[in-house]
Amino acid sequence: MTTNRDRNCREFFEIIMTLSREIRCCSRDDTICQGLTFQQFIILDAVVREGELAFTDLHRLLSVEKSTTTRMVNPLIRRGLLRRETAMHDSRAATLTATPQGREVHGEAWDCLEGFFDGIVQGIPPGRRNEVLAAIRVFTEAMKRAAAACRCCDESIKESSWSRG
Amino acid sequence: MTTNRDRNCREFFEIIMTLSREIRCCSRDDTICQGLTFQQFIILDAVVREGELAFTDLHRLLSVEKSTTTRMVNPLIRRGLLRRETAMHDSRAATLTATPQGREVHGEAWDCLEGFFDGIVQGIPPGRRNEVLAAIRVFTEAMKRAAAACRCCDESIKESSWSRG
DNA sequence: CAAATTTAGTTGTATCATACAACCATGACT
DNA sequence: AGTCATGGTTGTATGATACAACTAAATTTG
Repeated sequence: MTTNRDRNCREFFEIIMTLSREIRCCSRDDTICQGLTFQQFIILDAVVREGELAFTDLHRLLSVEKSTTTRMVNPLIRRGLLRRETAMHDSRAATLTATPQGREVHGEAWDCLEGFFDGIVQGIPPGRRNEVLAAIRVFTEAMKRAAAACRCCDESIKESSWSRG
Repeated sequence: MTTNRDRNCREFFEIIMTLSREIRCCSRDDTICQGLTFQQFIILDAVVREGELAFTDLHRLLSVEKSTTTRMVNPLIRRGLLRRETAMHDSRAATLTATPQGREVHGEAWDCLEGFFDGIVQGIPPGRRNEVLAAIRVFTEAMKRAAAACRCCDESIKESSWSRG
């Protein structure tokens, strides 16, 4: 007998499975547009939008370790798209601003990304687009909140069913 | 002036950004339940459900290279959860079946995963759960179809805007 | 049917993402 | 001033994954 809960779980399982598969292309070193990886675009976009962005904010935005942030930002600086400056109130901290070239590349990458997103939008029946968009927003929020619970039963495993048998 | 299209794009961009961030925990080597990684659970689950699964089917299911499949399956065989046999009609090909222990671990991992999925479900207002589920199904399908287009403008980049100026 | 080609899977090796630890400055607290 | 905390960098280890080279078996073709 499959309960309602079972069915729901399987649905979510399959959704997450699909998403994690399809989204892989966005977390990889493949360049998406303008020679930028998806992650690099995220950084460039955040800086361009904010005007000036504290380095620390990137840790949170990307949820990665600070050393990883350093290494993700470096290529953008080397390519002359971002400039790093010392924060005025704390000489340890760094802030990032976009160079004119950075803003230009950002704009072009954005145009090109629209093609990609359009590809997704086209796959959604026109009448349902707003509904779908709204629903996904709810879902990603739920996902975000639940992500902390991702380890789920790691801890209990050692003393319980793991070693028995 | 931001057009409707712009706004839609930004929404999708942020959704994908969030998803790729939050879903990272499912593509990593962290064990989720019963000492299984998410990917390992996907494999075990597929085999348990199918009864017997051709090795080749895994390439498609996981969309990874065959060498990667080999390496993903190995730990499960070593742990005695899966058994590999030679396919009867083609002695090159392999098929996988679950051992009794594999089925047991699968069941326990599933129970435990339900906790994880419940965490997500809890974050969705009760009245909207079906709607959200349906919408995401539409979205993941669209995503799946668009994923082929993921490279978006890689090719054109070399001759066009990339090198100009 | 023998030779050439294709296919299934494994193993070697390279690359990239990422974490963690050790470290260096600087700032903050007492 | 002395201790501790914080922001960032660099070194290094691990894991995911691809690609290429290989083996063995199957399929096609002359």
